[in-house]
Amino acid sequence: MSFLPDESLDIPGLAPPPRSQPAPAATDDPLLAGLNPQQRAAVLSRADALLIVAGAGSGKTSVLTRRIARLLRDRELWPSQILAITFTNKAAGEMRERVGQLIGHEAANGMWISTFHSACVRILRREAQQFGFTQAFTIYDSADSRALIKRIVKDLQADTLGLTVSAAAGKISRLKNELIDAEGYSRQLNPNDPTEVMFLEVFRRYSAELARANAFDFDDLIAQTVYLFRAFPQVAALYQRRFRHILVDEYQDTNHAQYALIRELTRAVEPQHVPADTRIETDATGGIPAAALTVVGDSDQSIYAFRGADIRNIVEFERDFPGAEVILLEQNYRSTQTILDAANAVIGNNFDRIAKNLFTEVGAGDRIVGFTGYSQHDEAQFVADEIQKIHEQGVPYNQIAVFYRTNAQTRALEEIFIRSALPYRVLGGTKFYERAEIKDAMAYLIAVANPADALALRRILNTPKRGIGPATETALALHADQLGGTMRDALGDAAALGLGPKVTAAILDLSGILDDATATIDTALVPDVLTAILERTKYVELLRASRDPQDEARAENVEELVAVTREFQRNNPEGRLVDFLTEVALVAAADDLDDSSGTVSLMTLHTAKGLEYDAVFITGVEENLLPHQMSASEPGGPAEERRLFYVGITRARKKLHLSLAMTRSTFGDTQVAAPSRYLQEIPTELIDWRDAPGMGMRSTSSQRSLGTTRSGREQFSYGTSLPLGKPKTEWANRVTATVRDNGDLTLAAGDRIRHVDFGEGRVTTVTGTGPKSIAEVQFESAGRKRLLIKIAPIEKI
DNA sequence: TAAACAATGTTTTTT
DNA sequence: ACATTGTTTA
Repeated sequence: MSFLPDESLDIPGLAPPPRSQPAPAATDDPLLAGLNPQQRAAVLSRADALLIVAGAGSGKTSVLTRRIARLLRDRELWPSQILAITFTNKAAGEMRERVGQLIGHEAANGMWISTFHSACVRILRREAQQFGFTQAFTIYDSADSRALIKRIVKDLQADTLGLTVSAAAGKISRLKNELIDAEGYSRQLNPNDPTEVMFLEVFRRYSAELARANAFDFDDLIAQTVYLFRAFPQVAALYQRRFRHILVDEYQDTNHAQYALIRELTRAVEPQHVPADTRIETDATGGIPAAALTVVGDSDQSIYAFRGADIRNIVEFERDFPGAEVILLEQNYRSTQTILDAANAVIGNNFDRIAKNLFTEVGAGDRIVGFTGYSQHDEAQFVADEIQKIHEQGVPYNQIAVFYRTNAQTRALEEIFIRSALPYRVLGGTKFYERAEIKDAMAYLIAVANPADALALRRILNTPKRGIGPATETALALHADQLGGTMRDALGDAAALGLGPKVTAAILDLSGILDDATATIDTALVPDVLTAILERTKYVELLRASRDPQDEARAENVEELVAVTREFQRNNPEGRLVDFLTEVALVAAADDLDDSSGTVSLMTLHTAKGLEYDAVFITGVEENLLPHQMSASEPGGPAEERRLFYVGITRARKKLHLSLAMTRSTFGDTQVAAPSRYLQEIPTELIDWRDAPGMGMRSTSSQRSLGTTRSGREQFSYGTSLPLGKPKTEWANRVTATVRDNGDLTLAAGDRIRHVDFGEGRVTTVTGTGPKSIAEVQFESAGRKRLLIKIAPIEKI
């Protein structure tokens, strides 16, 4: 998909397409086959505003795609008149695919199905020149925003007033999500509070710098589109005329700016903005009526209040859109009744919600498996062992997922998974693009695409080292101000600065490299632009020549980026540099999920939204983690954490595992962890608690071990088993840190070994070859384990 | 300029 | 505990 404005907006099909044939009778319409009455109603409704309250697993994607398919097949609309907003790019791709499967891919061509951010980028790229930006604007991610704010805070010495970078960044983001700009803030602040006045100055400068750099931050993408529509009604009218049916998924997680955007798009077009030759049906006054709106959501799954999502958007939908129809989908087609009972029980503890009870016809299924480990590594080992067991029962790895509250929890899981030779991948934590060398290379591309971007230019000014220090940088910035131009202009005019000949030559060299590359971007392939820059700057070459051993890996990462651009070009033959930069800026954690990869998926509970797996593990179900400590002080925090747990539970189709650890180390020291309050909310008969090895002595009290006594103080205790009855196999809160290398140790079935944690055991089978050979070992007390021979802490005895 | 050392923050979730 | 960032020193 191209973001460049080469696609005509005033499409020929502005009039409804002629109806070819009457729609099949509802009874034998294949698009309605297999739907329950509520789902059917949701597909068929022609209300101007429709709210589908879709409980978890209630087949909402199916309903949405069939609804779209029916609109298109029966020629009620052209594809280009449909705008569908999804939560991730991956969901957008799936929805497009499924509509295509239903009515043919050609018939579905031209729909806009994308995330809020992608849709806004597409609009902004087309309309940027209307308000002082160019089509090549940069999208600043949170790190970029922070970098810019950091410089401003430093310049203004705002930190002396206790204004930190993260506080300022968070506040700016929140204000933008509320559609409040710096001027709006100036009207509401307390002028006697110096910190607020200082913050206003930071906010002002930040906004000015963004505009000057021809850049939008994440929040701007939405907020500035709203601003554009409000300031330029004739521009808004273009889109209001074009989109006749708007669908929004995950409506419970929209923030105010997104809500406002939908309101703007679903405004009726005033007669003066209707062209004389329009073929859309006009009303009595000559205007065009508002587009139809379908929203889908579930307030029980609202988990993004922290980034401004406003649950009122869905709760007050009927008030916002009078005459709206509401359809409730409660039948679940995903999970077993046991899993749903647990989910219903947990979410039932949130008051102030519309009662909703998920049910299914598939039967009770297996009990939920609970496990309490001694440490996070013990817990991780349970997860690994259990996954292995489930896998042997025929569940493929890619149908298994492990969820956690915080990204930091991946560490213990990864350590154990590697040892157990379990194929896994971690979703999110987009580390690749956060690496310094990748950011450098990306900064070159951004500077080439958007010459106004001073932030990108500053980053590469002296990378690789070319003798352009902070003093020269300041001089260049100053010179840009004097010229009334951009920093890039100042670069080309470096001779006028009267600097030393060496520095001047270095600046002009860089200027030439960037200018030459900029000249090619409208036609050149993305990998060619990147390799040309890397060649001329000798970036990779210098890394390879470096004495720092880590630089070799950095060079490889940059080569990997080249491979990424090739991959992009293969998927988007028409894509240009700007398209590549857009795609990189807007990838979501769940987007790089590859269903065909035969691996277990690890992700945060937030990332898990909208996904489903045969077997789900929710780890770290402890107080201060789930609910997270930070949420306690926030209004609505614990309730939102409960919804998060609910989202996690309802991802599971057949098997659900809940696990926790008795101790967990954070920040270096180890603390005793208490079971989450949410565990008590699940009826005990639904959970099959499995104790860690050595916990047998207190098995009678295993339910009590869940902790919290009714009455206060002594909130929780593991009895005496924790300090006293420590079994030999207990895991310390530290896994042997150093990466072991057993060299070419070879084992065969029948060999006896000793393992640091599991004790003695006998090898039953060996699979794989070389460094990847895996031994299956029957331990005397710890059970059966799979070990990666090369790195396992074992010795032959 | 680089290396050595100290200080600091990180762990809430993300487009 | 660990990694990144800033500061001092050679």
